Amino acid sequence: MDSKRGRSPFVAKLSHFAPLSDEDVRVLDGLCRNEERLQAGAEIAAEGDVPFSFFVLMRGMAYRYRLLPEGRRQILTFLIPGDFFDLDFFLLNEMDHSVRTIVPSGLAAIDRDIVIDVILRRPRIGAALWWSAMQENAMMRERVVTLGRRNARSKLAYILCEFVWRLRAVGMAEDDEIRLPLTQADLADTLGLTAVHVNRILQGFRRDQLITLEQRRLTLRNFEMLKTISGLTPNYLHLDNTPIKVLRYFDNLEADRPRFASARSEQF
Amino acid sequence: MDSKRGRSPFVAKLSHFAPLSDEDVRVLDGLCRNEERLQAGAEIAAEGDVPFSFFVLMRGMAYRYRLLPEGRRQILTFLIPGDFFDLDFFLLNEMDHSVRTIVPSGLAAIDRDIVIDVILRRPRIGAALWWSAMQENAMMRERVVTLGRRNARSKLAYILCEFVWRLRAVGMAEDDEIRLPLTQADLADTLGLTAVHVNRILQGFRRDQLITLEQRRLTLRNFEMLKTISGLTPNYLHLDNTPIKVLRYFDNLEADRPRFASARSEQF
DNA sequence: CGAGGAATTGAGTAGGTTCAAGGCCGGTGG
DNA sequence: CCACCGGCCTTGAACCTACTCAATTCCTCG
Repeated sequence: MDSKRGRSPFVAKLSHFAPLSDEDVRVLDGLCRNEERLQAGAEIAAEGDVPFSFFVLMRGMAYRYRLLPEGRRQILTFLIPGDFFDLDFFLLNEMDHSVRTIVPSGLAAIDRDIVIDVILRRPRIGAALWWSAMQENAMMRERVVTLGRRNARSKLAYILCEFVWRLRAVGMAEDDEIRLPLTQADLADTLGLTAVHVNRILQGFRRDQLITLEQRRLTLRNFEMLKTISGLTPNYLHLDNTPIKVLRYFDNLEADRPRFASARSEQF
Repeated sequence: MDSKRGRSPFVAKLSHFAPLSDEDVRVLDGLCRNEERLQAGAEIAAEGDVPFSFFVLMRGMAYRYRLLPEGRRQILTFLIPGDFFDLDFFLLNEMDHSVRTIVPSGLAAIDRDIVIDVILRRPRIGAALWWSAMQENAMMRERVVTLGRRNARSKLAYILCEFVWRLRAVGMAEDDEIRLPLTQADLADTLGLTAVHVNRILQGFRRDQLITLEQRRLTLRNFEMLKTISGLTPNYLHLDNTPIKVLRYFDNLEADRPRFASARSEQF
């Protein structure tokens, strides 16, 4: 298993948002049991598709992107192990972007009805999912700020730091070193730059002893300096400090809500 | 009242997402009864604040933004009548951005507990709020694409079209004409440009008979051409076609869930 | 009528792009 | 085991979009 303490990355991620009971963990692990393997570059969903399932990425890496006329591409977000997509989809008529794997990946598809059932019956899990979606919103806000008002150096410092933070959160970083299976063109399409310019900036980072990046392995040699260059608000990922009030809220939910005892509940 | 058919803009907006019963409408109107007036440029919330309430913008206009070192600013989104902010906030520890009015505005503050109560008791309203949050996510994705991969002309065409679409949806557009109380600097800080360059692009639009913009009134004289220039996917706002499955889902919720009969419910 | 913010215009500059060519590296097939 | 191939990285040079700085005019509002 890829993640720390032997837990699945999905559990690892959701645990950051709400304290899960052993039973919650059991349910989550049960949901992700049937893991589908995909090769690198496989299309998971395409713009225009009708979303049909809820997915959890268990292994590997994927990205959400939009293709523009003239062949331009904008990458929206990267999915790392433990990430799911997308709570949104299952209410939308039609995907407004596509999703594709970067490396060989494992994907757990969960039926929409089951997701709803779990959310209703296990408020802590629902809370964690909700919170996770909010964290994603916060990341999108940061992305907008970066694209709008930071230069190429800041953009790259930002994305590299973000990757390390995120992979740490699911136990997939060794200190300041991660596996980063992206091409410079991928980074460019994420940050609104060209591959050529990404290359030059990375050269600069290497010259300044800020990073090493070779064989798809990234090491931040000077995390502090990179953070400074990026201009990031340090806590933007909201990964820490679950507010007490949230827990109280969801405990209330558990208290108010009757236990369901339908036949369906037996599968958990 | 600002909006079509005499309904509050909040009701007008949520009606796009889920068919609301008369009782739902009554509840929503009740929530927004105490409307606080704010002058132009008033700070509603500041970065670092602990979010304390749920707000609905009833009149006027506001924007969410981040300030960067060296005095740069990135505007994240604009709030128009009917918009609320933020379902997210009430779970987060700390605001990661600020909110400020642009013109004199009316704001209805709703206690967090009441919001939760309403969501639990009136699933259609909960659904509409949820959906609305998803639409906002979709808008953020479009923003990222625009900032990352479109040039200044496309960016401006995009933001002008978006404003017209959004204001139409709450009945505040006359054909292709709207009130747009933004300075060129505001537009620049939204699109990752400078005010000077925004000015020049707008000059070009005027020369090409695409728009008129004076006295804070915008008219799109050639909507089709602007859409083409913007390169937007036409349906990205997801304002139409509530999928059947969504309604079914929330009807199930109503059926499963017991009616609450607490004292609190009397206030609706 | 005066003041301050906003819009406009010009000139020079810079950050990032475009185009093009060459080198590296890992994988594949003979 | 080697040669070839394709994708990716790297580098150079010219170019261009958008920025910066600065001055002027226009509006709006008190």
